[in-house]
Amino acid sequence: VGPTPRRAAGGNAAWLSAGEQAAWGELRRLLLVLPSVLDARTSRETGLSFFEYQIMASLSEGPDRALRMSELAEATCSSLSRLSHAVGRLESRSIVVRRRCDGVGRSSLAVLTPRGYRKLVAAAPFHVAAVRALVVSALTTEELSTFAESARRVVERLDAETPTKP
Amino acid sequence: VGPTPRRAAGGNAAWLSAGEQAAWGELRRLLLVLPSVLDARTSRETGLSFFEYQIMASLSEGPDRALRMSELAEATCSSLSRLSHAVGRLESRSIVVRRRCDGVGRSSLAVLTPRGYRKLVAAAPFHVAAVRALVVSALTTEELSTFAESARRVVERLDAETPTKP
DNA sequence: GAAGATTGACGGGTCAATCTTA
DNA sequence: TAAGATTGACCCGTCAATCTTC
Repeated sequence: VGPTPRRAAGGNAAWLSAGEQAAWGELRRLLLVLPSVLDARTSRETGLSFFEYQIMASLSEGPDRALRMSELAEATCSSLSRLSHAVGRLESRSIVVRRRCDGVGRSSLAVLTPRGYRKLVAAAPFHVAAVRALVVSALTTEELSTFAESARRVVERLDAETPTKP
Repeated sequence: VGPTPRRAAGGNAAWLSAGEQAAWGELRRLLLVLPSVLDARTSRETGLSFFEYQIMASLSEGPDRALRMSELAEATCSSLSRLSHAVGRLESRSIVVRRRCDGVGRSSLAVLTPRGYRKLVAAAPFHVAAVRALVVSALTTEELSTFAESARRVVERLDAETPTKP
């Protein structure tokens, strides 16, 4: 990483320009605050965490309201391990059931139950309202779209910098 | 929240326009992926989580490399509880010490030790490099500044929507 | 009693190890 | 052996209760 420079500490402008540092500060605040506020609000209102809601919403879009665990992990941007724990909890609440995947024996299929679907329908307005109130309504349509495009570019970079197989 | 509409589930475009939904999808991915990648990378490289780094960097900028816990919570966007746990762990590693605050008896002061400062200096290049590689370098200067401005607006909205005292 | 801070229990995510099927 | 998935241990953040000082 090269020689250790003087005055490295403090988060000062050692290797980030003032503008870059300010920008990162704003983004850092967003990363820190938004997920927790969103999650606290929706959990309180609906009894479903934001992540659980994503799982259920993804399942509801799959054929027969079902997806393979690995597909679900992809859809929710989560690790298989995290997902497996979460689905286990949802299963104990009778919101989801797991079955062996027909034809592809080593896969397993997560299925949204009727009860789960009803819960999802009931929770949806709250989740959508939270996203609208906390994010969408803060920006104009054009700003939102530009913002999303930048987010996409950063995620793209993340994927490139995180080689699953180097 | 009004009547429960038909076709509420599935994350479809029920109450978010297609554009809004797409934008939220991108932002959601960013919120889900960036913190964990950033944290995993810096923890592995330096033995300090991103949050611990923020604590130490904030302290290094305070007078005598010290801040009151409530000031530090503000600087790191964290709850006092989370901070207290984290500082406790840093204290057990001799990176920080806590003292009663002179003059303001009920406050306590977190102080970065010389050892902590050396660790911070050693870790800084890695943290800055991660931010640069994963975020800053993905966008042009202008895009980054626009992005940050939008992030700031959303956080502003968050603060407004999260009344500490209604 | 309120502000600043701490504590402990609980819920949930990560990592590494493991199991199973191809 | 590799892919898909699960499990358990450990770490950390949240929430509510508590303690201390004003």
